[in-house]
Amino acid sequence: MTNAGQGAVTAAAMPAGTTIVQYTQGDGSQQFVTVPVSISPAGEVQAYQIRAPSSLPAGVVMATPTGITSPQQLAEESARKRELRLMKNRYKNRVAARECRKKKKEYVKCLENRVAVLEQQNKALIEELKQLKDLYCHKNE
DNA sequence: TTACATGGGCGTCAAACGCT
DNA sequence: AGCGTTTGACGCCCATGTAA
Repeated sequence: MTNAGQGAVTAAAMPAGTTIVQYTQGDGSQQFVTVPVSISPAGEVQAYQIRAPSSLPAGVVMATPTGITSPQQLAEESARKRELRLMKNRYKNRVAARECRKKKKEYVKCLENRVAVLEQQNKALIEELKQLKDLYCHKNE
């Protein structure tokens, strides 16, 4: 996660190679921009390019909550916030799912190792029991 | 070579759970 | 109650193996 010059930055990855970035300006106002994002083959977000509002490229949407007056604008704002929240949730969950699978794989590997160890121990105990039985039989002869 | 089956990995959603 | 985390279930995609 990079910093937009001033204030905290949060972002949610989007599938189409773009992301919406929310950042807080020095005066505390929230800003949103969609920016191109680089995603590694592993799906990790690697970098954001954040431009000054005056140099936003074509296709980049920027919105600010300040000055919202009409109910329609309010609705759009809340829809946008909801979408942003969903995207952030999806990103978190994607990472969590990867972690969960990794953990599960390690757990299974661990169980398999334990099975192998217990099988060896079992074999050794069976062998030991056999030897003790032999010893006992010969003693009684 | 091609069509199909199978297995593994991934993203997403939803439910359950724990924490504050 | 609301929020974040974890994980099972589902569908999709891709790689590999196999029979025709």
